[in-house]
Amino acid sequence: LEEVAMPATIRDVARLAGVSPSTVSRALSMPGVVNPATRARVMAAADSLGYAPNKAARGLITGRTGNIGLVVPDLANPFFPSVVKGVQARAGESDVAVFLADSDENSTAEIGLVRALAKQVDGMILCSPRSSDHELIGLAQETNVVLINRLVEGLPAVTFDNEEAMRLAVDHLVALGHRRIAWVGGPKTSWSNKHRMIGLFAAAHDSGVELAPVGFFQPTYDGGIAAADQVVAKRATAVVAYNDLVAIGLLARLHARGISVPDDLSVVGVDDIAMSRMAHPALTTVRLPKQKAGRLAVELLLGLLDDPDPGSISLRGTLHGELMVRGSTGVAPDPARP
Amino acid sequence: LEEVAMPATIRDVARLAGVSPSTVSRALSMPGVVNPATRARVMAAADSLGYAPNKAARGLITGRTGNIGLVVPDLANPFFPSVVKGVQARAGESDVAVFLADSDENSTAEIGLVRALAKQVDGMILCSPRSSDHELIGLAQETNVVLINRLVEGLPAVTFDNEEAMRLAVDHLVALGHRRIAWVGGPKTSWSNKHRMIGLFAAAHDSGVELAPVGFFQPTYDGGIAAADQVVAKRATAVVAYNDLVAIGLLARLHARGISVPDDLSVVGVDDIAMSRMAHPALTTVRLPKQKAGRLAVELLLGLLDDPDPGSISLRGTLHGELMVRGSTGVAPDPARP
DNA sequence: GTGAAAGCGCTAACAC
DNA sequence: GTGTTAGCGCTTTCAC
Repeated sequence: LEEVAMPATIRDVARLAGVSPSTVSRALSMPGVVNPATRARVMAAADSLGYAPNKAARGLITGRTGNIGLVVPDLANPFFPSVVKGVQARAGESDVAVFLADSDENSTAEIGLVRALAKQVDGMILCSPRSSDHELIGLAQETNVVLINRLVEGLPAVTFDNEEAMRLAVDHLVALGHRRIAWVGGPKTSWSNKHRMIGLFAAAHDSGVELAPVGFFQPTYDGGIAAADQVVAKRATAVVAYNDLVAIGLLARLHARGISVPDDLSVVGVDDIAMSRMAHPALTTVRLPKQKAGRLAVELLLGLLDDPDPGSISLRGTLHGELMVRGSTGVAPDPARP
Repeated sequence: LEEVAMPATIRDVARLAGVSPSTVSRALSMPGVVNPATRARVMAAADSLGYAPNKAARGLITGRTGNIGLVVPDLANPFFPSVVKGVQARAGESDVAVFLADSDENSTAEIGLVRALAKQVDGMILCSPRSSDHELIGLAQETNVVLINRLVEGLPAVTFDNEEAMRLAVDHLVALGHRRIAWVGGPKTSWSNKHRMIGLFAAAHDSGVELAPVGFFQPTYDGGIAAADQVVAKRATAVVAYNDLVAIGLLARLHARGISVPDDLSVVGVDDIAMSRMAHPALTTVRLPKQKAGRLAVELLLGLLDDPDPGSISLRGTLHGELMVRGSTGVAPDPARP
């Protein structure tokens, strides 16, 4: 193993360019305020030495680290890597580095991670946080916070329009002739679940179709497996699942029971994770713009930093879903038309 | 939005405890060298103020940031989030924070990310790097580097025993009576692909079975779709795919063509991503301990930091796969036994 | 065992 | 426009 070389400092550059350290600093971060000729000399010296400023040292004095933190509940859930990619991509464009932490679905861990990272970042993005409103408000007093997939009074947030997403799903099924639709709910305490239910009931009511909820389940493949038999017992012709993972679990158990999708039962999910396209039959779902949510969260955060004025611009972003019709949604026999 | 409160510094703690800043520093990082009574007073003051040391400032003087960097080619590939989780978990245990970056499968981006992060971390973990050996050696001169899924002369690395993994797959198929096995390769330049092929040929040779390779494909679902027809044309009774994503693509296309898995053709993958269990039929695969690889990489890196002596302990870790027999591998008719 | 002083790499006043 | 000075929060000699 080679010994790691000592990186060049601003003074090395200054010496080589024959100027003072402050001039180097200015040449780099406030071009235009420095003489073009000197600036050129500085730049040349800088990259001949392979100089890159030490962000930590800079942060010590400016109070800005150029880093942001990102906490997700579980990277193994395919929803989150997409969000992370969006955050990364947008952050990279502004030369911001991202600390990532996985809370393992644990509220205590989540809070601990935020506290641990807070000192090293300019702000944090919390995706689908598991902590209470109260705790989140507490965290927001220690550092800048932007939420994804959660709305808390007074905190900036990026959310999906869950009500609308459910309306897309219901309208689609209604157009196909379905008149009785089952619903497999997610975790009881989930913010998204609450809003999806609200949207679902509203849409069903407006269309005059029956809704048959089968309770609350883990938002996982196994949750879907567990829900399937109850769904069947509801004698609906279609089912909407809390998310794609649940929907795919449903598919598996329905297949095992010899129930044909979509002939006997139509299944619709939410999220559009990569797996949904690969499922058999391919899953009809409401695509949520996950990467976009990540990007937007970074933009809100960066905006906050540049202008920490409370009553300034928009601190909320709402993103819209898109129905992806695929193999799994067939036309069920319409009882109304013999 | 609440104004972000100024965090407590070491001087605030010192003042409150009635000691000097240096004593606080010692009490925190070199307990035992300070009087137990004063130490107690310091600790009390510290957590009454909610004090946490500023890692950036500490790093400036100690040269250790307490952070590590992690670069993966594509978080959307389900293999990598598992590795990331392992890294996170192990790093957290040592109070180390993780910078994550996604290179988007781009070698240039990969190198840029390492350079950008290098100053803020004590070392970097590069998972399945896309850069050349030469470039990686160059990076290792700028910062401490540990590789995952890649072996380069002189660099510490965690790898999977690919040869052994392929032997597990082949032996399994041979035991089931298969005598002609197709192989769907991954990217031509991939280090893993090279070693999987070596292992495959060796295992096939030792078992006296025929091997029918069908070329190089993208390590994705669509790669598997693309490979399927060539596999069928090979008239093998079983196929081993470069990884699970490819195998699942195969499954989809085979199904579309009316070829039954496992009755007409047995399929085996590598990795054991979550999706494999959910595939239909469930995919037989060689599980690679992905999280463990992440954990081990952190350990190697931390070890390196504590003892940068070149010729010290082991700088290599090799992890072993495990065969997961599931639905997709059936017994093909054995032509040798009528 | 503890305090005073110096300095990590950088930027922000303040002179010139 | 540019150099000088001071200091961000912390650790580490070096005295005592």
